[in-house]
Amino acid sequence: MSNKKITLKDIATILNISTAAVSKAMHGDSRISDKTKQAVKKVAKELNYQPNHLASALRKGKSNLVGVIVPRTNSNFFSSVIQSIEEVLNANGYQIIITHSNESYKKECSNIDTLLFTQVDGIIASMANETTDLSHYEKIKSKGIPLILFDRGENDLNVDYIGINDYDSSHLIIEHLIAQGKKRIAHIGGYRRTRIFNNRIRGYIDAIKKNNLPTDDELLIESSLTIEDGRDKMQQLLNLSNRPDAVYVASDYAALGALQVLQENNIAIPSDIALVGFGNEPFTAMVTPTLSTINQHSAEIGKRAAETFLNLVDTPDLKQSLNKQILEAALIVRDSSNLVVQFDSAQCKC
Amino acid sequence: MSNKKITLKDIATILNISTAAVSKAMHGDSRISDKTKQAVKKVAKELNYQPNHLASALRKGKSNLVGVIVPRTNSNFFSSVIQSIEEVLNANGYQIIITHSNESYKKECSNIDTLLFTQVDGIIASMANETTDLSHYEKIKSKGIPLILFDRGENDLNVDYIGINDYDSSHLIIEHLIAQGKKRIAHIGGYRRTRIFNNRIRGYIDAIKKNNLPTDDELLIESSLTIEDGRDKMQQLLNLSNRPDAVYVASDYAALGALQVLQENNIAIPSDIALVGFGNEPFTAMVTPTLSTINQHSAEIGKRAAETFLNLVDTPDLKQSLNKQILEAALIVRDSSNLVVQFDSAQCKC
DNA sequence: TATATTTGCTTAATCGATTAAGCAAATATA
DNA sequence: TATATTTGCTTAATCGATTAAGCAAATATA
Repeated sequence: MSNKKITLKDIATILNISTAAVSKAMHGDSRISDKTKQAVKKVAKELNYQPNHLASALRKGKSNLVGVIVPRTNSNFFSSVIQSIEEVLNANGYQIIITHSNESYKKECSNIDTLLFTQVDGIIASMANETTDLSHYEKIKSKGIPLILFDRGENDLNVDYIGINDYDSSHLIIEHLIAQGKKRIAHIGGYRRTRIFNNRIRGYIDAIKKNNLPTDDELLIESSLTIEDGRDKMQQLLNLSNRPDAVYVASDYAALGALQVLQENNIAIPSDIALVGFGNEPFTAMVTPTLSTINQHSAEIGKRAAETFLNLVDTPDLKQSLNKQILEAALIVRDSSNLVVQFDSAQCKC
Repeated sequence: MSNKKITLKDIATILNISTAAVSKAMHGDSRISDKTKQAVKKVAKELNYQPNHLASALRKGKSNLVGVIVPRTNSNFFSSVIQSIEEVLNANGYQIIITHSNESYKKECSNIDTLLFTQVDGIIASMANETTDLSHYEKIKSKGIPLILFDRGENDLNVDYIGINDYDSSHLIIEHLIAQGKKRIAHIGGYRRTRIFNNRIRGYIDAIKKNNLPTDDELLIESSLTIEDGRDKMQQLLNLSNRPDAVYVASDYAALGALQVLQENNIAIPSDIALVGFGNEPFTAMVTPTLSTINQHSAEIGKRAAETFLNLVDTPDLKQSLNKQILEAALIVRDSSNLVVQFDSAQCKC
């Protein structure tokens, strides 16, 4: 009984008017009398009517759904971006569908198929680590559906992009470490094929050269940037005959693994080896010692991604093009790289 | 040109057959000749045809979408449950739509509206901290849409539920702490109105009584269980004239806050005060000292929730009823509560 | 008073895919 | 050879909501 779904037709039958009139009354059409509007709304409420989204979306050719693809949901950066996207889009009548690729190329392809299948009006995505082939993204473009990339993007796709200045961020870190008196700085970076990690590597190399420090091949290592791989790569650096005195890791997760290895080997941080991560994940402020890192402005990135989408759907004549929005990131100096203030202020008894 | 969406009709026109035949050919209907099937599939591929999900879902009265509501996405427990749900459902032809309530009652209501609006075939949810009124969940039930709750559930709703044995988990913790020689054990618990937290509190009280330890009102504190509130409540315990010698916190996040306060006050863990959390969030193994906690079997919970849904849709005559599936949780003893082995094995040089 | 405009609806088509019903040709069976 | 069955499609209706087109009554304007 209450199980049966209520349709516009049910309301129309009760009021003895056409479904067209009911539909218009629900949408406040000016050509429907106030009397009818009120009657319709009253009955709709009584029957607990909820419009069938599938039917209206099919007819209107617009689903008011936006797909979001992130590599992982358990990173604070991505969940913060999502929250911010959702805020902006909800306020504009859109709902979001979240999918995650789990850093897998195959999963990313199936995510895109799912989202296209669900007839989303747009897709906001950050690419998986594994992704190099871009044909699945081209598919989105070819369907004329707005596509916006953030953080993990790709120049070749020629779509809107929002991210931070990775190249400059590397300079911030290297210059900070040099100011701490460090002279042999290693970099555990991401895969070069991913643009952001490539930029961080280029920034690292250029900053090292600019400051006339040695650019040593054994100091630059590519990594998948998981905790485990961070451990492995740190161990690899410790095995060098000429160890680094500072390590810049391109992800907080890998930096955490590196931190564990340093502690297990009783290496003083930051005096023997200083450590800097990337991303400002909440745990960086929780571990001992607290970890210096880069703040990526996740909320701002999400906000801009959503606004870019809204801009694209509202002006369909606007051609999709590579409109890069690059935010300046900020270095957060904590205990793992701070030689100037050696004591933890919270523990200071003075 | 390539922008226009391809429909069954386009394929039908090219092959000079009816759309009905095309539709059947795509679905492998036995009454369509192999010749036609192959021709249809060939053209569909050439045109890059993708079925319009809105149209088929509308016609079939089934969207093959399942809504998931979680309080937060940045907790490892929830993202692990989601991953597990997704695995099982994808294998059975369903896609999931993830929404998060951000622990807000209002947001949870709007999540449900969104999901019903999207015509999901079922909803798998874990309730927000704030939620006490259940009418929005009743709305799901009244529409005859399968509803499954996990972790944060509610007896009154009389729907399927998957969770762990919170009551017994408290016993595990208290008995472990007593075995460590602790005699004055405090509990920073969640809100009693949330069933799981109420069960943990009941378990705590009963285990204390069973072991003839003092049940002191000042040792039992309700909390929102955030990091910040964990800090506040730990400080409150430290301010007592008669401090506890162990603290059981109903969430890893709040336990982390408590840990910070203990360290800032130079209190030896676990000898002065032992600490146990709840949830086995990854960071519990990363902090110093590592945090004892309860493993909630997130993957198993997700798997069972998904299977319960599949069971419910496949047998529509099956009445929704409170079929509780309670898993036994496991205590993970780490440095924060382990007095027997005082040294960190990784640092041991013997 | 005669015409023009506005108001408040209805009718019918539509968005794409699916499916019950049915028909003609091909094949099988008696 | 006559009838029954199977094969391979087509026709037409349907899922609900929306919207262009249009019509009659009410109201405004000349």
